[in-house]
Amino acid sequence: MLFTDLRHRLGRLGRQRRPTNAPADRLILPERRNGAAGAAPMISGNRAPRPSVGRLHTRTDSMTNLAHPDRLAKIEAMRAEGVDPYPARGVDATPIADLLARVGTPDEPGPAIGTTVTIAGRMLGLRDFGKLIFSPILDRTGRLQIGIKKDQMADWWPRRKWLDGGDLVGATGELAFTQKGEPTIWVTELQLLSKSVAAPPEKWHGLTDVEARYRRRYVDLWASEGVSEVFIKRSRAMSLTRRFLEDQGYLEVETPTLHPIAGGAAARPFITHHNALDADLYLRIAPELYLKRLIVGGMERVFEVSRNFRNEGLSTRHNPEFTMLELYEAQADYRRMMEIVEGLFELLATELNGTTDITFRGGDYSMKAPFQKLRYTDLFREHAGCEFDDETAVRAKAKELKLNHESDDYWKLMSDVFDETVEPHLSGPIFVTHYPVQISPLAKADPADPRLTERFEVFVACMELGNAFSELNDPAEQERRFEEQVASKDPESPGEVDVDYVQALEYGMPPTGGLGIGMDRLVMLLTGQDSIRDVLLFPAMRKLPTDQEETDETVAAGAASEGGA
RNA sequence: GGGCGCGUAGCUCAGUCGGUAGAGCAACUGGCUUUUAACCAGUAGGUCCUAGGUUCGACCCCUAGCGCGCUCACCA
Repeated sequence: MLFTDLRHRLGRLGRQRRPTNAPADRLILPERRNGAAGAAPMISGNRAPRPSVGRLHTRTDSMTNLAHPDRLAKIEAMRAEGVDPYPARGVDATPIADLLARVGTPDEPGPAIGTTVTIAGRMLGLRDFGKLIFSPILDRTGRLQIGIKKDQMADWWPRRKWLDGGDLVGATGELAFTQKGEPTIWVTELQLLSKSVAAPPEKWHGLTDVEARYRRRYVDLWASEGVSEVFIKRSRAMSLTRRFLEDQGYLEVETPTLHPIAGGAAARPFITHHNALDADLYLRIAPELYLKRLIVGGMERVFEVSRNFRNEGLSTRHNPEFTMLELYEAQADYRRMMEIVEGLFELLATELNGTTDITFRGGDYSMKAPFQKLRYTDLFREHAGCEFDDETAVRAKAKELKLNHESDDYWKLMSDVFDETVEPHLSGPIFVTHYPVQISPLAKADPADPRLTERFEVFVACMELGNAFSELNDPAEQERRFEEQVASKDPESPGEVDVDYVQALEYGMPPTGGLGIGMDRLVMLLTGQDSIRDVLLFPAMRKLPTDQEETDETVAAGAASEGGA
């Protein structure tokens, strides 16, 4: 019975091939690998089953098979001499960038040269000259070399073999230039802050295996060039965005992530269950309907940086969870939202890159306002070759484009034709305005043409970055459109009318402009990253099966095939 | 989900006609006091993704599966 329920649930969740999310009351075997890899080599010829090695592609790495035996042995040696490889306290260190800003050049030394300083960070490698060791140290701000000389560190010298590339250290000494002009701290005191027992990636190539980079971002961040810079820029973009809006009187708010009705966008939701309420809940696909309730509540200018969840495919532009900025402003309309987009894009490009010119996927784009504006209907006519509401012609075009006709919903088909014919031309930045009302259920109709809405989407590099409109605030009209959606039986439509939202509108929502921006994609543009995964610290990845799960699945697969279907 | 590609030492990669594996870096040992992918000499390290099959013999050929990337579909 339970199994049937589970299958039912999974079916609704979409294309899941196996119940990886099944309640896992299976055993976890923590001691399984202990002592395996670090132990003496296997007796040759021994046919006993061997524990699996730490192979990223098929196994979850446990500590003991990632840890290097030599490094573990060093830890034992240290402890035997009373040295703690994982001391409780760090050191009071100066950010490396601060020092580098004050070193000057060998010909004109800066004020930091000749002073005694302390840095802390990761030793990226060791260059051992016998009686002299160089090692670059990396902290969050930059990289600076330390030099350790035998005659200067005589007492410590016998312990130098305890150090390995990847170790975290604190180093104190005088800052000076070497003969080759490299700023260097000549160490007088070196403290191990944490022993790295896992061997770091190859020093020249770094981590290039894309899967490994995503799964072990904590390595990628210091082992791969430019990675941490991307995420620093991302953080600054979020911070600048908040300040940009707050300076205009906006209030940042937080609305629910667990929704009783998945509304505010057309997307397949994730479903979860609240035990005490005994109710299914949806992970939010958009914060829109809650934010507009706050406009009804009189907050007038609100924004939320919201994590949204959509149970759909993954690609270089799609991750199951993504970050969207949504904002709503009373007394504003879609034109005001254009100003915000232009102002924000220009600000971020300038602040992060020092220029409004950006290069992305081999193309050059200017974030200088104002952006181009073209009407949806005109673009449709130009690229699809017919009027958007000429059903016969549009259906013929769809057939010509070999678009699937699974849905008999004309407006969905028309939208597909637009995507197919127009989007490839939207190098942008460009505002596409006045979308048809049938594909804009939350937007206010254009007073000049009720077939259209006061809505735009903003595109750069043929990629949709934002969506905005003058918000529909007529409760009767909103209810009618909701009912249309529900009646459509589209799997991406909400299953029921959000009555509470309609009631909110019944109290009266002022004329309001609303805007949503896909922040991950915006950061892609601003940092020149081709894939959304490169701007997400931890992009969605398939769970690596443990040995136990693999066994379970084999058994389950066998049972399933025996049971027939 | 479809198509294409990939999976070999900790990392980056070679691998001849099918004859049970190599290099560089990392590690270890020795040498070296201004290097910066340090260098020189030596040592050790492999379920060649998994499971079947063909074969006297499979990293190599076949089948199925797993994982990842790209791409298409869906979407933002």
